[in-house]
Amino acid sequence: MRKPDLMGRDRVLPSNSNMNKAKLRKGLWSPEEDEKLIKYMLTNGQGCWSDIARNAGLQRCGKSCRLRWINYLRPDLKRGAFSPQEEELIIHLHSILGNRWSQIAARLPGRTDNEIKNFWNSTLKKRLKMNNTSTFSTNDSDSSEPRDYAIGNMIMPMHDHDIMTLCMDSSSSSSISMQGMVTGNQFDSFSMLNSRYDVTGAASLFDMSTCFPQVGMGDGFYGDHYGILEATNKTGLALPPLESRSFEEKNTVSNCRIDMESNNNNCSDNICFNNTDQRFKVENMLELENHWQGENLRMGEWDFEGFMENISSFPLLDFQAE
DNA sequence: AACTAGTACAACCGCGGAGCC
DNA sequence: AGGCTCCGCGGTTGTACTAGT
Repeated sequence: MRKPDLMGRDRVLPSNSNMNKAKLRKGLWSPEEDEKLIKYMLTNGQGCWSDIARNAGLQRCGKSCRLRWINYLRPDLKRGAFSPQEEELIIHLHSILGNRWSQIAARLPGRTDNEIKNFWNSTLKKRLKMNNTSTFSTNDSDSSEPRDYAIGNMIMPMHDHDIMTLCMDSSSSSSISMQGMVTGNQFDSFSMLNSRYDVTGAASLFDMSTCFPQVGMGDGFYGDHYGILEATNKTGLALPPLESRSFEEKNTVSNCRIDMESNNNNCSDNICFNNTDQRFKVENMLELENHWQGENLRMGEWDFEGFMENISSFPLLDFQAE
C-alpha cells in the first residue's frame, strides 16, 4: 500500500475568486482526509457530493470525494488480490460486456470498476495476449483476411463482416438474433479464450455487447445489464448479486462503530478495509440487506461455478429490442 | 548501493446523461 | 428550449513500489 502523497498534499487548484475552490486539494488522500470522509459518510449518509466535501471539512471537490469513497473507503469493498474465480469471471464478463467496467463490477461483489479496470489493463490483458500470441497470430492490419473465430468448440474462419452479419438480424432493424450462432453451436466465450481467442482482433470485433440491445431495465435489481445476462436471469439461473451501490441508504448509523485503534487483522466476522496507514474495523457497519441472504449467500460467496456453467451455455438467445 | 525498467493502482480528466429551474 | 449542476463512466496519467542489472 502506497503512502500518501506528501507532495501532493500541498497541491492546490489555481486560485480564483472563490476561496473555497482556491483551496481544493488534489492528489493522494491522506489518512486524515479519509477519516473525515468516513466519519461523515457514516454519520450523514450519501447526499450531494459537493455538499459532502464541504460539510465534511475536506478541501476536495465532490467528485474527488465520490471517487475516494466508491473506490477505496466504502466498507463493503473486498480488498486484496483477485481470486482465480474472480479472474475467470472478469475475463468472461469482459468477453460479453466489453469495457463496461461498471457493469462488470456490479457482478463482482466487493470490487469496484476502477479496480477491475486496473486489473484488466495491468494483468489480464497482457496475460491473454501472451497466451494468444503463442497459438494464434492475426494480421490486424488487414481485416479483409479471414480470421479464425471460436464458437463453442468450433473454430471458424470468418471475415469481420461475417461477424457483424451474425450480430444483425437482417429481417428486422430492431430485432437482433443470435440464434444462428448459439443454437446447435453452444456459444461459449470461454472457449474463445481458451482456444484461439484474440484479444486485439476477435474480442473487439466480437464484442457481444455491441450485438445486444439494452433490454428493459427491469425492476432495478439487475437494472443496467445487457440482454445476455437478462436472459440468464429470466431463465432462473444463478446470477451473482449486483453490488449494492446504494448501501449507504441502507446503513443504520446506530449500528456503526469504527474502531480506529484496532489492529486486529481478523476480518472474518467483520467488514474490514485497509486505509493507507490504518486498518479500520467496522462492526455491523450496515444492515447489509443482501438480496441473497435467503439463499445463504454472502458477499463473495455466491455460486460462482454454477453461474459460470450457466452463463456459458445459453440454449437460445433471441433478443427483441424494444 | 545505485540506477533503470516494469508493474500496480490511486486519482484525475473529459464527456455524456439526467434532473432541475 | 436552453443553461446549469450533479453524477457516473471509461480512458488516461502519475507515481510508489519492485525486480533486475
